[in-house]
Amino acid sequence: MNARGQFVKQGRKWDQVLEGARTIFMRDGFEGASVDDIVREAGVSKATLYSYFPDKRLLFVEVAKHECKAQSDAAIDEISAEGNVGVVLRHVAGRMVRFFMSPVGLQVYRIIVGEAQRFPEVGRQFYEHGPGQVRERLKEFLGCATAAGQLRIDDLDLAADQLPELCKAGLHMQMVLGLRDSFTDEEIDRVIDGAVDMFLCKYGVDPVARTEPSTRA
Amino acid sequence: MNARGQFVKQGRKWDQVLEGARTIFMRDGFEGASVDDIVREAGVSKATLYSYFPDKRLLFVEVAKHECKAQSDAAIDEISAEGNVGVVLRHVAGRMVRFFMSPVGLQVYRIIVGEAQRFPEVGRQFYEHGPGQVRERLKEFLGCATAAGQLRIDDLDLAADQLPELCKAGLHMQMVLGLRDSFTDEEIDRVIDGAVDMFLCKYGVDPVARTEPSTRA
DNA sequence: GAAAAACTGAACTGTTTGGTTCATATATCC
DNA sequence: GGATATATGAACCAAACAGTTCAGTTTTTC
Repeated sequence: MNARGQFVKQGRKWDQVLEGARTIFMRDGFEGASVDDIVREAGVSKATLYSYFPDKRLLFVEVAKHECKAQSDAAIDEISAEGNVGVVLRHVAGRMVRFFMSPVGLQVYRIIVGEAQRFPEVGRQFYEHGPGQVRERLKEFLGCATAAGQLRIDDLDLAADQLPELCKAGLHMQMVLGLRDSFTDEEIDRVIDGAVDMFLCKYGVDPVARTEPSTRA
Repeated sequence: MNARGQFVKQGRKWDQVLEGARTIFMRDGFEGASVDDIVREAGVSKATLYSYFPDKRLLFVEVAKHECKAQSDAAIDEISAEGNVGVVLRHVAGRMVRFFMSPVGLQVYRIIVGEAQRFPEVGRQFYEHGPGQVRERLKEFLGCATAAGQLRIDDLDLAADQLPELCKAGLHMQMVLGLRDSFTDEEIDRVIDGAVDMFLCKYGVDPVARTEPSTRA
């Protein structure tokens, strides 16, 4: 019997390695993280690590994939909630903003962007397991809402790209560049409200009151 | 007399060094670029390079600053053009999209994002000489247009953050991650039109026709 | 045309790093 | 309890790289 169930055919220290790698990569970036640091953190020998992962890059891909999947699953659940379109959109926007600004979200983004050129499959895997998933689900949701007459969207692909982008407005870049390391709730809500407001202004069926600050969650 | 005028007090090879560094950094990234490659490309001795720049990082900062300034100056000029607000906005949006997607724009972004954490001043300098400049000018423009009754914007800061973000919609991330290396003019125009359209829908004074694809340049 | 400033080239240092190897040890399974 | 898979750790390797140094050469300056 095993604590976390089922068959653990891979070596016993697999999880340790992954967890250690996650910690060090998140702290030091890809180039900055040395394999020796990782094995020390993981409490594992170098030989063990290399018996699992033929090289450092593969190890990182595994960590990133794992991290993305966890986050995008959470976001996707959010989209599945029923209720007023505006309310769902606001929840989704809130989740996106919060993820874009979380330490893990920022750090994964930083590393991936930095390494995507040298290792194209890293970028692809990240996209497919993360933003791409959320995008598909969002597009589907927007399609349903349009079909139900709650939204009026002609280009679903474009709309599904615009919302996440609006959720970054200012905040994301400033954090990625290290200009700010946190924002007040007011600043964050302002961006979320602004994003949903603008989105509904363009795609909503009713003429949204333009001065009203939109409903809060 | 000197070909490119005035006093060239700094060593004669300053420009060569900067140009060589630009080439190699753009090709290989920051960590990927070796100082030996740079001096070879620049046709300069290592001793010369180190007599100008005490270390690699400083050299890169100089290159990035230079590159940003050139681009943001161009964008700022664009904003100063007179005429219909919608037309100016479309020009600005077009310039932004084109820059976000240019090889230099992408590569500078990649490197800065990757290194901003380890070297905070790199991020700051990049922002202040690039996006920050454009943002200020854009905000000013939006303020004027609002004062002139051509737009109706209550939060200029937010609006000035939203437009550039809308201009990225989908395209930027896919290129940064290396998922696509080019887009058709149709795809690009779609994003530009979508951005300006949405922006005006929210902030325009007249109820913009929602089905019309907006005017082309 | 001589003094001063700028540049060269090549060798060298010191360190870091990813990755390998292997004899030994520990856990797991039947 | 013996066989098999898994893990250890410590030494080791080869390569790369930022940065230094300096005796000698070229360019500029006046």
